Amino acid sequence: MTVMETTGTRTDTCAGPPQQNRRPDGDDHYTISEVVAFTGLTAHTLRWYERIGLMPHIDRSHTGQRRYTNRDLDWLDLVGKLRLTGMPVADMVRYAELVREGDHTYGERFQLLKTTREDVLARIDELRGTLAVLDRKISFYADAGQALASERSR
Amino acid sequence: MTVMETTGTRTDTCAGPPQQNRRPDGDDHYTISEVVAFTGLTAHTLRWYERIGLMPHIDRSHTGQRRYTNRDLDWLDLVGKLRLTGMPVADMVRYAELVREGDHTYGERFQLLKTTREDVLARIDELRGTLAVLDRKISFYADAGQALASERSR
DNA sequence: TAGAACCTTGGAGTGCGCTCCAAGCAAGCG
DNA sequence: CGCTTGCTTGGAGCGCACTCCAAGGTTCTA
Repeated sequence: MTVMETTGTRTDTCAGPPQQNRRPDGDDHYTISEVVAFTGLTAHTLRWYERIGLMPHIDRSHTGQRRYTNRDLDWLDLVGKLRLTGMPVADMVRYAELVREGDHTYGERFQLLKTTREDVLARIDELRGTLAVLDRKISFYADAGQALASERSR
Repeated sequence: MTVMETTGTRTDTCAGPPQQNRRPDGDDHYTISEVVAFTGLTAHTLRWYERIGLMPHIDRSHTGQRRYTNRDLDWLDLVGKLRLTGMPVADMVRYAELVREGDHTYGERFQLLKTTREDVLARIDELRGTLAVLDRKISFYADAGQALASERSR
């Protein structure tokens, strides 16, 4: 007799490979602690994400407890990925707003994703530069270690 | 009549390509604002780095103003790279301490560098995963854009 | 039906990496 | 000489992304 509704407008669906341990759609009502187990986020963080508008409105049980759906988990997966890129939470909130505003924001969302993609490519490049520096330093230290070893063995 | 000393023990040198706009060694005494121009850091940040032990002791002019050397700039370059990896400042301070402690810390520095290298590889991998997600979403939005466009042209 | 485990809220607190402030000294210029 | 510009210090403040608290209601297991 409780929660059976789905949110309706599927306006940001392109899920990718299905996640492990999920219940089938229509039977997908997870408590906050289940979502904690899935995502590795804390319950505090999940509630905070909702407060700042980073999550859509989450279904509630008849007593007001949160019941997350598979769609919510998909969204959290995306948020997790974007977080890894260093995207500020405020930007993710902006993206969430665009999704809520409906289909006429497709263009803006598209731009935002493309910009983010460029940022990610740039970060990968930076990291490669850093890797080169580390490798130079590491081989320097390896050589120095060799020198000390042969020093010691003399 | 002022600052002409060099720090002595070259215990972490493996400079890589020489930087632009630098003065030759022995004539390398940069004011803090010159270093700001080189590094893009603020003077506040440079002084803060020194306070927390992330920098070696910086030479001073006869009136107590900081005079950075080429070696200091090299160190700041490394710090900048490490910062890009997301390494916490505290860990960089630890590395700086090891450098100050002398040659018997070679081994520990070597380990720290190798661990960092692994972290960087892992981060690059994460970013590649995110890139894949973004690309999927982007092509989804591109298709949706196409659909909307043909909708409009009908 | 008792008790443990879990959930709710608004608001306050934390840790990190800066970032800025006030008050004062020093150097160069007209 | 006064003025501007640049540097010094210790300590306070800030923005971000959580993280936690207190006080109370709910759900599950024995």
